[in-house]
Amino acid sequence: MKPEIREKREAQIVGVAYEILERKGFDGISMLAVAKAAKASNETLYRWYGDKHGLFIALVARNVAEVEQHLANVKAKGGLEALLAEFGPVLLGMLLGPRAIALNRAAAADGTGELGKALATGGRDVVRPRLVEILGTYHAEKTMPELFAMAELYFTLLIGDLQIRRVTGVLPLLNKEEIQSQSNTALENFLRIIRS
Amino acid sequence: MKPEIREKREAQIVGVAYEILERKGFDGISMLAVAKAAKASNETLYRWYGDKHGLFIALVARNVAEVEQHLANVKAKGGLEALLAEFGPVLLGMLLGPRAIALNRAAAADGTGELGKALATGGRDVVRPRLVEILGTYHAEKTMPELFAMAELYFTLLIGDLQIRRVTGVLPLLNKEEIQSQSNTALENFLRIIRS
DNA sequence: TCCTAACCGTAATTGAAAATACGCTATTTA
DNA sequence: TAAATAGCGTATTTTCAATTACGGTTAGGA
Repeated sequence: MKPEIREKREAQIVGVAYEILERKGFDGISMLAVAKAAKASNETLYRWYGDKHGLFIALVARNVAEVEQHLANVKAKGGLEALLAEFGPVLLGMLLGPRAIALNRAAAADGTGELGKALATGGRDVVRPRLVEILGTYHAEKTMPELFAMAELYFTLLIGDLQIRRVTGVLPLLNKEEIQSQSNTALENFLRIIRS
Repeated sequence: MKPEIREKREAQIVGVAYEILERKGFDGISMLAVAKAAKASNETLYRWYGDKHGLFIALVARNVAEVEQHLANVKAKGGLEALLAEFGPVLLGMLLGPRAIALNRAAAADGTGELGKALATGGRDVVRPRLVEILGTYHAEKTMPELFAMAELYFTLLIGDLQIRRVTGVLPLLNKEEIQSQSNTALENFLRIIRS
């Protein structure tokens, strides 16, 4: 199979896997179901990804790429406040969306912790440098560890325990207004702290 | 079986289940393993708890009782700050401990969301009133919704995304010093916000 | 005391999904 | 073009844990 075709095929398989994952949840998905829905064979899935674990690693990779792309679209327009006002809802929306939640559930079920690490590496560890960079632009007087701590504080205020509550099924999918509201509150409190 | 004996027997079974859960993790536990370790029979487990789900509900109930008891020991000594300084580490230590994390993993794997609701009802929903009460004592001028919001803010700052990171295996078990440090930071930021 | 129901220990059943195998077709490559 | 390899669709094997069944034993009430 030519590399470019293989590329598209993999993208399609991963896409189908996400569809099933969102529709049936983590316990409702099986390798066979993915294979059938993608009109691929079980054998191919195993040849390409090794095992179920490998398939999920591929899903994470795709998710990471998506997050990076969306955040890249957030351009520096006004000051720090305006920038974070854009940044927050985009990030929060993705972190609480069906895909990220499904992946977090998978990571919770993964005894090895590999999936969790992959998720973190692709999530927080990719976003934080971007955030530190933004903060650094407007707070040149701060040291690196201080910027780091500021970024952590922002994450805490923005995400809080919403993700764990989504993962455990306590919290339903938030709509745009709720995402916006949560982001605003987080930003308010964040600014209040760093300006005091 | 006499009620008091039955009571002790159930407590012992739940205790054994927790042991296995902490040692082997959520995917390593099975009804049969619990039965054998507790020197009980499979049949009895099913008669008493209905199914695996029911057993976990019982585990949650036990966990809740424990949390309540520990928090009840936190007495009002000094002002709000001193009180929260005691309250925080105790609560955080339990929420990030092996048992709570294992239960949250179970809830993540539970498609019905029942376990998650039970956890929330026994966790946050039990602790929040206590917290609102404490806050109300020192901020009599606040309305109920305001106290409510303050409690939520405190939760956010205290727990943040530590629980989801523990559940996904990104974060190891924290030691006393780390718990203490996190609680202190949360308290600092909390006071900074409500006093601004 | 005697009888019934609960309990123990273990075996058997069931069900589901991961992982593998295989015959067939298509595609690559020598 | 012809052999070899990859991929498809389906069937099969494996594995593992939930759940049920059962003979033997014990406790508790009539």
